[in-house]
Amino acid sequence: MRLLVVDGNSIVNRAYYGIRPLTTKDGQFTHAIYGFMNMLLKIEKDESPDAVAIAFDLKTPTFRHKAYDGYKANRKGMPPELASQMPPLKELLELLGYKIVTAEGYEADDILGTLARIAEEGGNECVLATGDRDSLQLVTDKTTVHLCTNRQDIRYTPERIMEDYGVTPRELIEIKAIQGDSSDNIPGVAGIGPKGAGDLIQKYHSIQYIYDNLDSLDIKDGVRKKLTASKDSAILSRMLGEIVTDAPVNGDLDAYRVEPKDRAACAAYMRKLELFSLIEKYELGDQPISEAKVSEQQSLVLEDIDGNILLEKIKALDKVCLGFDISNNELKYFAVLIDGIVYRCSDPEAFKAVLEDGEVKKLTENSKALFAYADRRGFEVRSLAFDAELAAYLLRASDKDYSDEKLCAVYGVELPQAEDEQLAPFRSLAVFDRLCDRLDNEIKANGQERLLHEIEIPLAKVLAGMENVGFAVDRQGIADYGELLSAQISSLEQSIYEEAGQEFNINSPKQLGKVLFEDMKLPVKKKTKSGYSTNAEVLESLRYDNPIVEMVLSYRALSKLNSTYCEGLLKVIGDDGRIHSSFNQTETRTGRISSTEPNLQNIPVRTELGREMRRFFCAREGWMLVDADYSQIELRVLAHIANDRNMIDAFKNGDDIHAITASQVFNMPLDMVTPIMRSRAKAVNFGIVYGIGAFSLSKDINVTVREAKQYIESYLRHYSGVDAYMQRVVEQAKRDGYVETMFGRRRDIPELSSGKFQLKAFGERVARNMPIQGTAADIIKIAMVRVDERLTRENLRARLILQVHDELIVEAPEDECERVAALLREEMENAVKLSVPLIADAAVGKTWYDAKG
DNA sequence: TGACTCACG
DNA sequence: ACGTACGTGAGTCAG
Repeated sequence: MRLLVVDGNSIVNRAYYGIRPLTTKDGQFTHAIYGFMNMLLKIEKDESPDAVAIAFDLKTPTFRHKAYDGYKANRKGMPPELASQMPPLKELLELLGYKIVTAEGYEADDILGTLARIAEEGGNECVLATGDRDSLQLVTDKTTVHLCTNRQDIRYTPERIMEDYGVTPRELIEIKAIQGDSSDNIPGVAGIGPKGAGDLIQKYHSIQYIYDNLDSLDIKDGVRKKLTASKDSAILSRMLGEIVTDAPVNGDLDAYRVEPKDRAACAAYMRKLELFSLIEKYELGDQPISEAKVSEQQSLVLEDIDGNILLEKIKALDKVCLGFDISNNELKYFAVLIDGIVYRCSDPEAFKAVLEDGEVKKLTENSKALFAYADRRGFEVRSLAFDAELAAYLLRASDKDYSDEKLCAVYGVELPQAEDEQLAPFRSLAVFDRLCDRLDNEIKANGQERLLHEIEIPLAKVLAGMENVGFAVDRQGIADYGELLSAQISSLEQSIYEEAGQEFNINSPKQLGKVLFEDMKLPVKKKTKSGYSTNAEVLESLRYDNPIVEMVLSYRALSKLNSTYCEGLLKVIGDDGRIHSSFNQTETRTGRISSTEPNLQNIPVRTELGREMRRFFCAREGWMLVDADYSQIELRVLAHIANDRNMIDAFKNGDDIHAITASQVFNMPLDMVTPIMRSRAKAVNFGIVYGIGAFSLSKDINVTVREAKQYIESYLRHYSGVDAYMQRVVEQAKRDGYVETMFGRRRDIPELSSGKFQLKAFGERVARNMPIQGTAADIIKIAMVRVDERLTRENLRARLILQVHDELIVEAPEDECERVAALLREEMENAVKLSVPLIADAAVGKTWYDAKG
């Protein structure tokens, strides 16, 4: 038989530190559990064991602590965020039928050693799964170690150990006795490290032999001296480093066979931990939500119904839960929940009547699709009172999946059983009223009602309109520009091959790296996980080393333009000659909207060559584009929420904030500020918004870290309100676990309670940035809703067609342009009252290129 | 699928 | 002692 013994403590540590924090909606951390289960599944798949034992430490001190007081003295205790995951992890493992093994006074690796010995003595095979190389000493012909590392797992046999270390498994103990291990407080021999220890043991095999023959060994005097000085320590270390194999554990290996699990209980527990993907991986997706309530669970009732009869029923109500299936702009059906019965109807007229009826509130999800459907048919959706997806997004902006099934699971709403597959799409509608209730309660508890009802739901309608209208483009112009680029790309390609003396795929960073840094021997500036970095920053610095570098840079720039923009955009032009991007309202963690298929929020502008693309985005015949953007909205928001006197005055006094900042930071009159000083001040302004570090700032503006640090300090001295705010917001985030915008938009930051330094630092930057970026996002959303309302109310034909974070684009008939430009500025500037003025600039042009500034 | 690169605010 | 600014989406390569 083949026994797998898992070092539970070691694996759970890897899981905890290896993946980013995850929490349930109640704040229980679960990432270590999640990571552990995934690793366990993979190990079982790779090793196909007949039985599995999972070993954990017991807290009581081991005999080794008694033998040597310092042992593990500096090993930190488990962080609370990990400790809190241990009991649920063990419970889950037991539910799944695994045997957990512990022994009073012994650690997990002692249990590994013991079970491996017992297995072998009975003529069995044993696999030890761990993330800790200490256990490699246990490898024999019958015992292998499955080592889990950050990259790939490695299976250690005696041969593999010989390959990697040049010694036998047992000799690893000898090496460790010399080199020591600070994390285990094994002192070793002072002054001899892994290399020296390895050499000695390869030659002499044991420290016993070394000390017995110390005078006659062929080694340097220095080494001999160190060995002599640390003799006691080495012998003690030899003892400490050997894993014991006599822990008191059950030696009947059959007892470790995995027992049949209670599938319903497992599924329920995974749901409680919100580890939904585990349910799929353990194939428990068929289990009902709650075992206890299966019997009392009402089964789903679905009835097809005539449109007019349904309308009669609905008229008597003040609200309904509304489900629908619209594809290819056709209504397949709509369905409403009335008194626990789901009524399905495919009459588009009835659908229209329900949507238009202002007396009946509609609770739904994906309201954008409803608005889009109605917009295309020229009628209004009235009284759309609740959108579950938008509500869920406001509650947990970092989630990825807001499907109703998922929401029911997260918010504890039981789905009814569906007897056959046809009923499945209606399961969630049958309980949709309860789901909306729970979501609504949380929205209220968070104070997010206005955010939902006055910003997000109205915005869904605006976005639907923008998607429907689309952005006209000059198809021929793009195609011609693509041809032009292609020709230049081919010519560059030839020159690059010539310069390199070989043909290769310039688009492959791997091949390019080999050519530049191995074949052509250019200096390596930076490495990535998988090889040499060849990014623009690196190439920029090599520009004058070899002419090929410049060519590669041009090649990259042209290929990007051609493949992403020319070829990419040509693929998505609609039959009407316009591009209909999708605007996603529940994607970003900060509250911004995102744009896909295509992304119209990253059309080039920074280089002249790229900016040319914008000439192909144009207004239809007889119409113009009106483009308005906010000036420095994020800094203005910062000035307001930090309530920084100096920054507020700066915005009140002038319009060049970067120059003003420069004069403050460098302490000189405004008219003495040089362009260099201004641009450095600008970089600091940006950096502050992002949560700044001196290192990155120094790289950005090409000064020493020291200077960058001085700039930041000087900045924070002058803008002391900003300084205080930044400290306050991080403290508050650590206390509450989230940050929020002026309008109550939230972002949870579980990273702040991570034990990992980098993650925590990241969490702090997020805490500083999100309220700023998010408030700016709230403001432009408010402006969009108001602009759209005014265009309608004033009977203008002009329509919003695009938003790019701080910029709005409206397509307007020529004779409406001036009015629209004024309207845009007015609504953008007055969307919200801050302690500094909000400024928006508008311009008109036939194309995006012409209309932008 | 993940890594890398690069386009935008 | 460690890596190095916030938020996105798309094309390409390679396993």
